[in-house]
Amino acid sequence: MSNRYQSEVAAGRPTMRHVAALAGVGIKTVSRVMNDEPGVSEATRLRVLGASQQLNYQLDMAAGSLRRTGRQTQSIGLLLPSVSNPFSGEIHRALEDALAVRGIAVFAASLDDDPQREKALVAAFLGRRVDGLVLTPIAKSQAYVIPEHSRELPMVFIDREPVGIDADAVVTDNAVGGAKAAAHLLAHGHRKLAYLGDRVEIQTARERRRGFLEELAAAGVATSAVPVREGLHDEDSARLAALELLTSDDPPTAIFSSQNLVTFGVMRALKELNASKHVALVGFDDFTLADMMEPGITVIAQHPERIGKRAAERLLARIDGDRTAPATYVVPSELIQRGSGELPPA
Amino acid sequence: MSNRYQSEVAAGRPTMRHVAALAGVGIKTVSRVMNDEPGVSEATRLRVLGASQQLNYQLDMAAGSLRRTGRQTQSIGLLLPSVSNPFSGEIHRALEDALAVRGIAVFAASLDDDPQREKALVAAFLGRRVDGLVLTPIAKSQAYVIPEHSRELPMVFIDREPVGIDADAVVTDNAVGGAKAAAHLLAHGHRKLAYLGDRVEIQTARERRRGFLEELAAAGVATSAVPVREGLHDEDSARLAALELLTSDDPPTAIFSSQNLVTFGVMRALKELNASKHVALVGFDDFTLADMMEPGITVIAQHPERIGKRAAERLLARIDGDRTAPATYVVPSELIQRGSGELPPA
DNA sequence: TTGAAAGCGCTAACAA
DNA sequence: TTGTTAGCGCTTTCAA
Repeated sequence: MSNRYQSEVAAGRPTMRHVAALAGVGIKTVSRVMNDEPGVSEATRLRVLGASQQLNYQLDMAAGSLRRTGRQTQSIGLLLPSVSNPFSGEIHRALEDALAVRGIAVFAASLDDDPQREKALVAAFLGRRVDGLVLTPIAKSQAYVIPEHSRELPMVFIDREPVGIDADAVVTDNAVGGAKAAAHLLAHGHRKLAYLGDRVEIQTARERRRGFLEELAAAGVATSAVPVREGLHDEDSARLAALELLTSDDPPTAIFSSQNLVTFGVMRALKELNASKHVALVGFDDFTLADMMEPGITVIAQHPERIGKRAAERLLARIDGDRTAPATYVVPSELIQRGSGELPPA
Repeated sequence: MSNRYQSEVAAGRPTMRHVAALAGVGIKTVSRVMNDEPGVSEATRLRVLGASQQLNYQLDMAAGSLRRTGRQTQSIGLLLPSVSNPFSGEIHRALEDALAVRGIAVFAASLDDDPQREKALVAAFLGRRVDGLVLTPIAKSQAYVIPEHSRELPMVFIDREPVGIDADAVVTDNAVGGAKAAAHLLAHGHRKLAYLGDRVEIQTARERRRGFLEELAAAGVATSAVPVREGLHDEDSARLAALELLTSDDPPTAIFSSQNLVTFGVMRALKELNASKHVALVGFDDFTLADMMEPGITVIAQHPERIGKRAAERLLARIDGDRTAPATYVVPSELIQRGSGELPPA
């Protein structure tokens, strides 16, 4: 006997049939036990459990959901700019925590600013029959998922609002954050400000700039005279842009940088020019050790963990059948003063 | 006609049968086209493709792999300390890049130092019939996966070697890294050194300490006199331990910290005591902006992207049938000099 | 309380 | 080149 079971183990993965045979019951009884369904006597249940442990049996979720009404796979797809980006990591973590309690696993993938990848990865997730999708859109339009959306595949967009489709979204109040930065610098006496930002194609970058400039305009600053440097997508291009600005005839007394890497570039430029304590800086996005810099870096912080949590709530609600109209949820940004944003004009 | 197609779309997900009916072919022909199998005339192929696009058909991978020989799901499970940890993020990203070219998707999950979670998450992945597993072990023993390992489920352990099972592993040369830190500080004239480290239960922390102390002993330093503070798992406990050490009667002139958060804590303590430029510091693990500190922080850098890449190579080799004996692959650490580690003794 | 039969969407094997 | 049948591992339905 024991030989036979061993050979079954070695032979490959045991199925319900093997467990049923060993326990001396029908396959449906095994199914009932494995799924904690009622209607099985305790004695039978124990026999089945024993057999299943002996064979090291594991229920095949995919095979089960094939026939099961609802056909849920208990997995969702998550599309991020990059899983190695700390901001994305926080969102991922918050989502995972909220979904884990329901036994939902997360497929995560990186977009790398490639619109083609966005479509390919969505297709890959759909082929795996995920129960829902959480995505950071980067393609010009998300109309390509309309068929799935009309089939009621739960879908939540994060960070940026989707274009060409009416779906749930969870975003930061980017324009408000930009305005907060402007108001803060104005309050500290600055009138010569500059904006350094990411590529204009990026919705969030545009919003941050808009908020910043509108606030300046409202305060009576001639925005046409405000230097705006865009298309900065890495530390070094930001550093060079900042150097050029700061060594010009009429340098700004305060800088607003629209994103993490841009902020780092500006910090490097300021350090090189020995101006860290003379030119004010407010950066969008918080980062580790920001308070350990000299001076500490004042930022408009986003709350990725709240974005992730909110997205998970929306997704679960949709999965549970919520059919109310799609909405955009805004997670407020927060000004964190650390020194660099409170420097007075030279 | 067009009404009928629309209603099919709205009714739910189309299957191969729907596509076959619309294209006027057999279901197996649709299968051939969707899987790019040969033996279909160009005309038929186009008809099928047309029908599939019209219905917005998507192949169901799970259903397919149920019958397909080999039964691969084209997905793997990745278990990390936390997906929000930047070090884990780098590993994740490298793995993803290597697996994406093969169309393999990644389930990622966070362990949070909970051995129970490790087992539960592995079970969740197995129930989804992943083609392989990449895991950072934290439970005392990984013997619980022996049944799967003997069923030849590809498995690669990263960061830490598994206990109780002979399987592939990819790790950093932790002891060598610790020794490098010691040698570097010794070379700069230090004789009064201290070690601040993570919890002793963590294998990597123990190895780093071992390498550090052995190198000191080899150089003739009495290691019994070297302060060793362990069990530091967050920034603040590390900060307090460093403060206590630095304000003692006989403070060290150099500190080796075994991990990122510990390094941050030490940096804070040094800053508070205004000793950043007087006490040498070498930290294990590189981090963003390390070069922007004052002074820059000298580190023993790990190469998460190389660990991830290596792990992916091993996993793919196993998936492709490699049955050679399991081995441990070592990714060398690297000393990066930035100033804090080159400070002379006071 | 239990189980036999049908079938989920697909691929393997084989036949036409 | 194309299609038919069986069956992957499971759940549903329905009968015992």
